Amino acid sequence: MKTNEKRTSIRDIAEKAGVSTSLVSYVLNGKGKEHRVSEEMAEKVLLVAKQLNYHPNMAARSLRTGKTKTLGLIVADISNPFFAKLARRIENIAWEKGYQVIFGSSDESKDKFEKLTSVFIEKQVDGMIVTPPADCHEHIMQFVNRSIPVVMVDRHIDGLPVSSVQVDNMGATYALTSHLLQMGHRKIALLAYDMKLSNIEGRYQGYRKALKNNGIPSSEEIVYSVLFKDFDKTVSEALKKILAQKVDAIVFATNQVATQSLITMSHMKKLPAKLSLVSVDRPEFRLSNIPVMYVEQPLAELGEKALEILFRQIKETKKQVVEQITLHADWKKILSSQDMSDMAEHQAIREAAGSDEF
Amino acid sequence: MKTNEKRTSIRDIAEKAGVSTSLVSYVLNGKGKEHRVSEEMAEKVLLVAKQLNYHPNMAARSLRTGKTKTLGLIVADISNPFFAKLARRIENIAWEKGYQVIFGSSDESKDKFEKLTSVFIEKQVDGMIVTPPADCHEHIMQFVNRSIPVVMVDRHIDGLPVSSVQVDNMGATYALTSHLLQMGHRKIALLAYDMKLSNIEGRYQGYRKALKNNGIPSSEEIVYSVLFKDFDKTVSEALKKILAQKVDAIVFATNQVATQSLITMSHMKKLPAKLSLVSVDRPEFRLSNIPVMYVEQPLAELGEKALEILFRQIKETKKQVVEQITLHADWKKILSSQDMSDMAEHQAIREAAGSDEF
DNA sequence: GCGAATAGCTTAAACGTTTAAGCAAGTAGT
DNA sequence: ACTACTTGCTTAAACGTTTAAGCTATTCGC
Repeated sequence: MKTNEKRTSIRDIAEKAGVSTSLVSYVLNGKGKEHRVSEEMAEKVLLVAKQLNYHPNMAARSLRTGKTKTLGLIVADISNPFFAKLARRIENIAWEKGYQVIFGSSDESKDKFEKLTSVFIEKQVDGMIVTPPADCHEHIMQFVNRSIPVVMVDRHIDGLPVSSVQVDNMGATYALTSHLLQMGHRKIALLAYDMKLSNIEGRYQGYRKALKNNGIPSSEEIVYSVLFKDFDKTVSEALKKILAQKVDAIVFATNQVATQSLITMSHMKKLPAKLSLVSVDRPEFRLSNIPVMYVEQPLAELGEKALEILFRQIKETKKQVVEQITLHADWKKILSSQDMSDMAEHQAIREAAGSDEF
Repeated sequence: MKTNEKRTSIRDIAEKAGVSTSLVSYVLNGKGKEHRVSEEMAEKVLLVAKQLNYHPNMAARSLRTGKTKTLGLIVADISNPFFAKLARRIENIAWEKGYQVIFGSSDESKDKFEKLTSVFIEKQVDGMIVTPPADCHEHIMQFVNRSIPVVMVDRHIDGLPVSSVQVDNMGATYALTSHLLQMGHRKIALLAYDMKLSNIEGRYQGYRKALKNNGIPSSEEIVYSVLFKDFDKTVSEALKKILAQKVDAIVFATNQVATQSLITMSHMKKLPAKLSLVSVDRPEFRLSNIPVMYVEQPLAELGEKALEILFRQIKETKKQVVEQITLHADWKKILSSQDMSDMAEHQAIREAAGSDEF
């Protein structure tokens, strides 16, 4: 194995085997039979290809076929564990189907999102999975206009001819809030995220619906929403305002909001004696003496369903059916941050673990 | 903005502007002046390009130029926060330089690694950053043979003409172990990871050196190493064997090992009254009443340095200087899992936080 | 044993770029 | 007024594939 100067091409194989390049191409693509290439020739070609350690040039192939076997994935932030896991699931499934994935983090910015769309379009991705930031209609339409299949995941944007997969967000916060009400709490705050995002909006609605159904008047003074910009700071400020109002409980709309809130609390000297916390998705941080209850989004299914739809759209180049799917998870399964067995494989579902003793 | 059937190419622009494709190409690549294209023509071309919403076809460009503006990154597991953060840092820097990154997780398997190398070679990446699993000499050489620049990060493999960036692993565990000794501990166990990996090997050496320097005989009975396969289970088993030997303290060689150990402990009814835990990198999980002390690898610098070298190699197509860089971090900065302020921005370095009161 | 079918290959165009080389004017130098 | 640049463009080849179409023997049907 010596240092080659030039990459070996299909032409090199053709010459060495004494055949035409098309013959080689047919064989290498497994279309030998189909194009009546003799058994012996096929073997010879394959042998030579192996000898020369041939690897196809995808750029050339893509140029010719118009397909890249590459998928684009735009998430808000790949270093957020929620998206990291989603990405990993998607990467794995795609891999099995012979596709690679290019990632990009939008940081919830429509400008960054736009730049990402440009890059992905230029890279000729065969399909896109996106968690769209607010106000990015037009950029998503860039894909649609070029008939690049897109599936929105986690959130969706109305009025676009684009498929989407999301969870029943309203159900999640409805279950969590109801649970708090059942525990006897009455003054329940909501600490949300960008309300422009469909999933957050849904979680807000679930929270309100639960209150309404139980005859509790909802007060806008204990509902806060924060943005991606200055996230840590604004979460901390909102939290402090909420705590100042002596609430019984807080509903965190996302694990990121919950995490940052817990970190903030860990710096405080005093915390309300009785305060219940619930969150959508497990916070990454936990306080030693305040348990956080949470429901978990079916992350794997989210990715699987999205890819299923995407691959279907990639196949069917003709009529594109827009599918809007809402996964209905069992939000009754409320987990607790103090119950540590859920970390292993998320199987254990105990209600309130008291296993603080060692 | 209507639904176009065909992607607009440089030829479309040329026709609409009434010029040749080469003229368009020159202008679009900013080589207008250089090739004495008139000001007015340049403007006209740019206008038409904008009107037609032109995006270059990277496949064609790559085929022609042999460059893809794409970097490959192979890590052990992208859903491991350590690698996720590394990836994000790398993605960001690459992005600023106009490069995209394709990720792949090897799961520490040389077979998966091999498949990934194939894919990346076929995708014609301009450069690679890899955290090599054990025994993958030959596959890394695939890149070298094709003169694709590679930089190994986090770990390195001896005897290869390949640059690498790593931290002073020996120093990390030396500092941690010394700290434990200073606290009066004598029976200190090591729970390591695959010893074939250079970084883990280094951490083992640091542990031994610290013991030796303090005149403590090192016993192989309290040194365990686990592999990626059946990770959770083997860590738990090793941990139990260690605890059965009544050790004073445990050194965890990686955050993953530490995390899994803590999870295991959280299921135990009884734990030794006095047990000190130290780890390289912060564990993702924390027990409420046992603090874990840890040092942190300079993650950002690791990525930055690796990319710096990689880009240098991409530039210099001629003589390739092999650089083996070891980052010497300040391992004296020992953090504690109970000190929560480190989560915010990793600035605070307090020794032993007692802020358990609320 | 003659036309038709078939088996087994090759030819050549095309995908969208980049880029070296060339060409026809106009301008400058002497 | 002739040569020599300069300006502003164009021509055409090349990158490595894929794939429709074509070509030549051989075999088949009868």
